[in-house]
Amino acid sequence: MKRNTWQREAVREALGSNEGFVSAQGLHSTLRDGGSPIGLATVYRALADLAIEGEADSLQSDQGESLYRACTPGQHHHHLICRSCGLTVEIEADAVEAWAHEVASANGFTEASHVVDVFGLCAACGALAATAR
Amino acid sequence: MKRNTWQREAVREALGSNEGFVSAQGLHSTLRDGGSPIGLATVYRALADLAIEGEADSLQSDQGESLYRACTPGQHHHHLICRSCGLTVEIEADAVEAWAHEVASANGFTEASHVVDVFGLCAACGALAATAR
DNA sequence: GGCGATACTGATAACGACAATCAACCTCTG
DNA sequence: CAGAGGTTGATTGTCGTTATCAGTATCGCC
Repeated sequence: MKRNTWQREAVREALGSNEGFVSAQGLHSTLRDGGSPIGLATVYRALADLAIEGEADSLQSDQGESLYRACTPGQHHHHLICRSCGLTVEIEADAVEAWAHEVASANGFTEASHVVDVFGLCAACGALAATAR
Repeated sequence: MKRNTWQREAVREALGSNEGFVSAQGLHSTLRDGGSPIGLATVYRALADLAIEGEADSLQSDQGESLYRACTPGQHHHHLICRSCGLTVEIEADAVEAWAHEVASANGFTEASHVVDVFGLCAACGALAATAR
């Protein structure tokens, strides 16, 4: 049986009110700062559950940290992520989907999945970097 | 100054004689089993160096482990990786390169880089899975 | 509303991958 | 061949994540 607890709800809400990807530990301190006496282990569990249920996307930062973000459920999509501020735009890539399957089967591969994410500097951060230079 | 040591060479060779991606720790035990008294820290350093110099590609496994593989230097490419046996095929994707930059600039992003990897079952592993089923 | 079963929570310990340390060592140059 | 300094490696430290387990909260049922 699956139960609804305020902790799980708090994690879902904290995720939804965030623009970009967040680390589990970051989300935990955010919640703590917001007054919730939620435990770190619970945040990890809730995030893992949300990711499995398709309510959150996860990716690994270049330091190997797991980052999470709320996403529109039941829809396959990729991300355009600002390297500086973490701002994330969901992008669709039907052409890339097709290409991936094509390349896979051309090499005899089946059951193809893929990892496609684009990193860059968003307009704001790009301007900031230009002035700082 | 950069020096040539048999340790660094051993790591390079062990990488080259491998079909798929290997973990640092896995490579270390392989070398140890082969008789080299090489240290774990050295393997990590050598792999990091090779990755920076472009002689090796690295990616993160879904458990957050860093995996390495020898690659043709000075050439941007992506990978088609067998989920079961680790067999890896280097693939080129000019279309995807173009698409990535296009999507990025369409959203005001600059300095776009991207992560594109395709996972699947290679012909051999696919056949194996079919007979086992 | 009360009750019992049981899924959930959370402080902490354990774990695994990786980075830092530092004395001993080896490689290159002159 | 000798000196300088980059390199090594056993060990320790760090950090993110997971397992543990007793206590707690939630839900179905009466």
